Amino acid sequence: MSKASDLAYARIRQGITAGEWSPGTPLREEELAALCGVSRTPVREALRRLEAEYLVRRTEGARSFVADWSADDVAEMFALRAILEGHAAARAATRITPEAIGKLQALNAEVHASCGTDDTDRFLAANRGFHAIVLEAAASPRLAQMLGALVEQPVVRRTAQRYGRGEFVRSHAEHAALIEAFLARDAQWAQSTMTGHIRRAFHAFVAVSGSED
Amino acid sequence: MSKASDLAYARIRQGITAGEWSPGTPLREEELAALCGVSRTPVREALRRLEAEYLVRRTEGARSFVADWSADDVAEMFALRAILEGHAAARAATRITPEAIGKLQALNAEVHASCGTDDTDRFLAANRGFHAIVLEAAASPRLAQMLGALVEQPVVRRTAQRYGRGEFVRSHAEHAALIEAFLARDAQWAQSTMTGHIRRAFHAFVAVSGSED
DNA sequence: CCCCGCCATATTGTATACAATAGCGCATGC
DNA sequence: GCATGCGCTATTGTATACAATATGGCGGGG
Repeated sequence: MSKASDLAYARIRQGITAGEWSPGTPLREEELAALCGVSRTPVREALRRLEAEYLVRRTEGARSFVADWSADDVAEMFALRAILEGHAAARAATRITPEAIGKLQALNAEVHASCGTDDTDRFLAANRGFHAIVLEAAASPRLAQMLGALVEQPVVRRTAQRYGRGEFVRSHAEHAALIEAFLARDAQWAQSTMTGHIRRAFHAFVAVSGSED
Repeated sequence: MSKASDLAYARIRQGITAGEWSPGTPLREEELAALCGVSRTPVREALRRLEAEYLVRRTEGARSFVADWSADDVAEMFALRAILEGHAAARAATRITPEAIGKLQALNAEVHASCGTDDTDRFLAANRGFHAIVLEAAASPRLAQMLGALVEQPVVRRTAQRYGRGEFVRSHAEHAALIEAFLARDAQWAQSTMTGHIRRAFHAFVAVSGSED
């Protein structure tokens, strides 16, 4: 999209995902416009986009706030991710190219490297890249759009800071299994592995988020 | 949303879904604004919403057109519907109230009534209502939003005009089975039935759309 | 004859002014 | 003291003017 609109989108999104503004914070158009150095028009467009990604919530009276995810919201999100990413893995299994598998191996090596550190951002970046490659190999634009709106939620990022290295190791092993399934071109195996991966991540999240707030 | 924006959305959506403008038709903001009797601002918002529903397609240059669905697009849409509606049915099975089941029975009676006619619109309206109740019973707002953007595509509506009464009868029987599964509170049965229902509908669509255009 | 680049213009993007409306506090009456 | 209704104010919705940009045709060159 166009310059000002994209700028406002990126800036507001960053403010939300980086935790600059906590959930429930009101987002006034004029204030955001001043912050981004643009007029209200592109800010309004950005807010609509962010609302579609569940990062912004609007009241009946059309006021905007930083979205506040309940435990139920998170559970729903993981349930949908488990289904959709599982489907993506199944599709990818019969479509993925050797080059893409190479990228997966490289990204999973990066995940492995992060196992020796406590660098959560590094792990998350490699993990995100891995899932993005799988999604791309699934070759289903609407599926990609749906999942795009689901992942990368601030709640997940916040609690990820509490993951231990054990989480990194588990993810690495599951990713490796997925790569095996891809090499075998086994859709069912790939799907099961991915769905299990997401479900386990959900329970890791629950275990770690218990004492949040 | 607000008045002018909603009006523009409803009017443009109608123009697309009713087939007033065929796929590929350019949608100029000023022209639509004049047609709806509002300014370009609410028209722009309406176009963004319709784009999210895959009813409008935008070029790199940001011009808008009535979306043109390829056979692959339709196949992808049905694949996603089969998964997501199957999931919705599974969730609904353990959550649905007796009142909602009553509504399903009433709507399926309406489907049955349409079996004796060639009134496709009547069948489609009852069918749409039936699926909406299931989705509501699934109690998953994000799932509802995803499916909302997927169903009610003009291509489907167009080819539905060619469905024979056999299609109506099949749908009625499958809906009846789904109600049975709900009464038994059997999530797996409900999911299988719904997924099968959508997949069969897909093949009915393919069979009927072969000679289109 | 075809291809490429430039320019006119159609179309969208942004800013700003104004209108409508929702939220909120205060005063008033019970 | 509390509820309720009114009016002010903050905030969003809409219209319009202007800026930026893509598009398509036309002319020149290969």
